Amino acid sequence: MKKLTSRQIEILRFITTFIKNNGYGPSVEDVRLFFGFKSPNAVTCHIRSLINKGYLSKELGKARSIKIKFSPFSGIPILGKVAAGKPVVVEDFSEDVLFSKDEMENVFALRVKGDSMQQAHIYDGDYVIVRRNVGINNGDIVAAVIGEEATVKYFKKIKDKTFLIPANPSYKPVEIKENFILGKVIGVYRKI
Amino acid sequence: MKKLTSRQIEILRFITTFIKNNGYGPSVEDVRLFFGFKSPNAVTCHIRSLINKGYLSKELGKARSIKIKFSPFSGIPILGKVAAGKPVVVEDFSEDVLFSKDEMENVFALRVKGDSMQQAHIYDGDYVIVRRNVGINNGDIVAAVIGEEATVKYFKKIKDKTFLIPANPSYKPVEIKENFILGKVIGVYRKI
DNA sequence: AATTATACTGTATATTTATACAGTAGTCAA
DNA sequence: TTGACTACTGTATAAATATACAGTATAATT
Repeated sequence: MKKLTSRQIEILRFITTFIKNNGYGPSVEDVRLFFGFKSPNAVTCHIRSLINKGYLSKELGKARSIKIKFSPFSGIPILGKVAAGKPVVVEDFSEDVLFSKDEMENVFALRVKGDSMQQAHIYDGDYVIVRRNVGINNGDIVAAVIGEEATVKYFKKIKDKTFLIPANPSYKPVEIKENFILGKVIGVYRKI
Repeated sequence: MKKLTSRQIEILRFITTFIKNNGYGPSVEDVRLFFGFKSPNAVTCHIRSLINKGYLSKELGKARSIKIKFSPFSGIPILGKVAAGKPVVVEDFSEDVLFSKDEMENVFALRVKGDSMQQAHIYDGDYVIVRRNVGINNGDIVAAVIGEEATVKYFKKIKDKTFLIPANPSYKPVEIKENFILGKVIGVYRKI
């Protein structure tokens, strides 16, 4: 990822938060007004730079068609450390985020039933976050279809046979066809 | 929430997936072309209905300024049951979703350190999803600032004193001032 | 039976919006 | 010291876009 100038960071931050606050993107004019530019071309050039560096994309001629490709400001901010007292504010550029657009591409959720994975800290009622079309290695946790139900198990391939292995030792491994695997489990979410 | 007609559901579904796929909203013309309407007014009327029923909002005169207020199609789809074999498709209207816009309002994440909540299945390295400005009751899990660090504990109020109680019995309850509470923990996420 | 809402066609138009082109001035690396 | 990149001003304009107004026909509600 190419480095941004401080001005470009400001522009990207504005666009990201504008979308977060309004649900749709800013027009060139919106950006111009915010920064006090006297020419719309100032905005156009900045957007072009951000596109060239891979942070944005845009459909030529279409209004408010900026799409965020990568932004350190989108997603749920992860507030690692907090200074004593309130309020908590997102700090700056390098801040990490959860559920960024990128991360959530080709992703769906499944509700977990049963206790076959509780040794892996996946419990009944949890949601597993599954990504499609991604490489799977031995030891990965996968979601797969067995019969009519979707289940979550460890993946293990021995020679040309594929097995699903529960974390709970009271259940037995199952052999399955590889094309019944829905995807790789990339996360677990539990509502409280 | 007012009921939608089947046509309105189709329109809402199109708008929602358009935003998901493109990162920005459709223009009236985009919707018109997709449905094959011969007049843009057909779209305008449908959008007006969806606004009146509380599913959308829009800035008058602004291009692509549709904002989704409530949509059963946004967020990460939860695929509960799966028919035998692939592929898995999101079914229909009543489908549930995770991380909808609504749900993620005023939300941030904190990385969990230590084992003080492992009895509540919150482990070292997990992310707690915290909502600000929401009512907190006894027994809720909250995120709070103690000294220079953020922690996650059970909330308990006895008379006019507020305590934070760890799930792990080897740690002791702490009394704190209520304004050091950052918010209510509404979920736990673990990357795998 | 009357009223309201749905679901459009058809036309017209104001304005929002993006973008091109021509410059200026400063910085920064080769 | 030349070229590339940044960071803008200033002007002009084609095109994208939303929306208003006038209708028609059907279904649902009261």
